Amino acid sequence: MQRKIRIKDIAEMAGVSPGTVDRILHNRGNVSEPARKAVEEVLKKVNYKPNIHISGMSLKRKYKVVITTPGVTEGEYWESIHFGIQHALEEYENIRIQCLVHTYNEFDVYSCREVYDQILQIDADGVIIGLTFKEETLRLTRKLEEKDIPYIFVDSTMENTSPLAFFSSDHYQCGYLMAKLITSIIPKDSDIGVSYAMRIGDEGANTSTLRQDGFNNYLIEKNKTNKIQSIPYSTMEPEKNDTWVRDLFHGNHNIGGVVFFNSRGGLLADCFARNGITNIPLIGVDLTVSNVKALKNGYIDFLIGQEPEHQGFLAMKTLIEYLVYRRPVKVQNYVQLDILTKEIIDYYNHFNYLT
Amino acid sequence: MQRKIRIKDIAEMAGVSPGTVDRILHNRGNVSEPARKAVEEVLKKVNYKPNIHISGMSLKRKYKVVITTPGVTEGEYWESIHFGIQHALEEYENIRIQCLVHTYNEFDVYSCREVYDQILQIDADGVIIGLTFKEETLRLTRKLEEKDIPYIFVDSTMENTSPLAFFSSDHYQCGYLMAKLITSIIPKDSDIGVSYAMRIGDEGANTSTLRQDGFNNYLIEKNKTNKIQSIPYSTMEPEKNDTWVRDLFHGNHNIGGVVFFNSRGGLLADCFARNGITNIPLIGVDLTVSNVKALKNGYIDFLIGQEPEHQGFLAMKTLIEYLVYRRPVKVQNYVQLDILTKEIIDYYNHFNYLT
DNA sequence: CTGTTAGCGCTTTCAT
DNA sequence: ATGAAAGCGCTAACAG
Repeated sequence: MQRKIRIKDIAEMAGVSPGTVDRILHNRGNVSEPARKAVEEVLKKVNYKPNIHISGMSLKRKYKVVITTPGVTEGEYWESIHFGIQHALEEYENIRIQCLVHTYNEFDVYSCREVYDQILQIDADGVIIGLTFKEETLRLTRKLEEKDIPYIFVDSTMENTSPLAFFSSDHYQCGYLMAKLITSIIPKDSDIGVSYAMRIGDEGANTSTLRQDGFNNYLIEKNKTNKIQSIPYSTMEPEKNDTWVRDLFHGNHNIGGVVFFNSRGGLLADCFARNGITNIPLIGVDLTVSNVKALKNGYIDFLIGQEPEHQGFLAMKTLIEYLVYRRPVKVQNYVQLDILTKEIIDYYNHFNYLT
Repeated sequence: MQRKIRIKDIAEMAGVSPGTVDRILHNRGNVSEPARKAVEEVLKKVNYKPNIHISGMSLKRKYKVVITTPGVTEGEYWESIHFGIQHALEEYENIRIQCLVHTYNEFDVYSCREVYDQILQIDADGVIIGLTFKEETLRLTRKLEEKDIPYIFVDSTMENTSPLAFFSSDHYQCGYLMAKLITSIIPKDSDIGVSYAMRIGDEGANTSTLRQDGFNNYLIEKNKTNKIQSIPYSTMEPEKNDTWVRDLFHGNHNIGGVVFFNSRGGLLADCFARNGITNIPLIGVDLTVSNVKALKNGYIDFLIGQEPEHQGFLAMKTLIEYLVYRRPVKVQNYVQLDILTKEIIDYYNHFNYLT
């Protein structure tokens, strides 16, 4: 284990000064072709790994980063993503990052448009995007590309865009997994209830739809013959849900278990609780506060987690390292899918972000 | 968000020099009582958080850390713990850590004694211990305490010791979880096979036993009436396993599923594979290379992971931060229990240690 | 016992 | 275009 190589070492090897090496490493220009050549030769030979914390100490330049996601509600999915972003900022406290958070109403495309227009006014160094509306986001990314502003997606990605990177779980696989789980715990011949969010102006290929696809394909691939029963629910008029659920479960039915593909589907668990339905296995996604509560109380049997804090953390970390060193970045990044139960939820995420 | 507070700021506020503040922060002595008082007053008011990477840069002192665990075999459990330790060393590259690895033969108490004796000769600044033999480890910890050398446990902890911290999963809960999983996927009235390692000189309360306890208690608590059938297996004479397994499964039997509590129990999966036994659900612990292979091939249905890399990482990280700043440390640290299936194994651990 | 100073690796400014 | 030098926050050696 030899001594770590420093800029000074590289400078000596290439016969130039440390200042020149630094200019090359950061593409700051003002370097003659022979000098650049010499240094790049050396760089090829040695494995130079700058220490970003030390860089940060002397780095005077400030970076402006824009975060745009659906509005953040306490205890819900997007809050975790923002926590992760904050954590990265703490870890990289030496780098001067000015962080501008612009959230939009995920149920209102006009709000999204408005927010995106604001963002385009900002002379940002990078943007982190949690998307909902495809058309609007496509337009945003086009404009960012024109201005050469790098952007990173969290939660999901989108075709026909060129993000610096994306951090997402594999939503299709999530649905596929949910199908496997539900079919392995319910009677072979029973029906499966699938809970649908009644949302206004829903998009075509959002995360829930991908999960739905994975779910359906599992059933087909494995020749499962369980009948699917749709269970609607409304976020807007929760009182309706009780009626629907009561009608479904208090009559004669053959439903062995229920799944939901949207983090708010956990509402169904409350519904079950209120109506004394305790023997129907329920599987869903996302560790929102209310879903976790239902998991602990036994109304949800399995929750699938998609590491939102980790996604946010990695997005910001990646952006920072790119901004400082402009090094190439891995584009496709899938995070873990975690299976949580009542028994292990208390240990989940205790340590991921120890400080 | 105000500017980060520095030693220089504290010095000015307390009317002393930065040198004095540093001496106090590191308990280096040579400080008068009034000076100490003044600085501690200021420290109480402001939230000073030194940057360990910058500290490391000027820290001339070297630390000597001893790692002792069972011998490391490629692709097995302890290798992951060592990977995690290495990762921490990379992240804290600025701190000069001399790392001495002393492994013992986990099947041979004499080897353990010998290694521990060697360790006691070293004038270490800290020790990370992965324990197998209780009596020997107790003796080791006593001596370390006499010499005021802090030690940290990974994988499991032990009563009547005073570690600086431990990083472990909750093994009891792991077994409890395994009982929940197996009983929810097998027919209600079927038997459960439990695979036992035939080890020589096994200890009383090792991790497998704790898992066994959790498993049994789940069955009792939930009034499960499944009969338990012991399935012996031998690491030493693997050819015997095939005979046992054939005898058990090719006759008439009522075994609905099998569990194993020791990371090497995955041998059973190979056994199943060789003998064409594909319809018996198998649940086990630890993501060793061979267990993961069996999971991917469908011979294991669920694997429980206990984040060994994370344990190692956190142990070393905690030790480093303690050595540098001597700040109090949280003692009890349980890591996650992860439920892995064929469907999600490919996404597991991809990102935990991104560099 | 305490303040001053040099230096860690890196960036930036300023002469040249 | 380039090297020399100062300075980021922190620690260590030294002079008093």
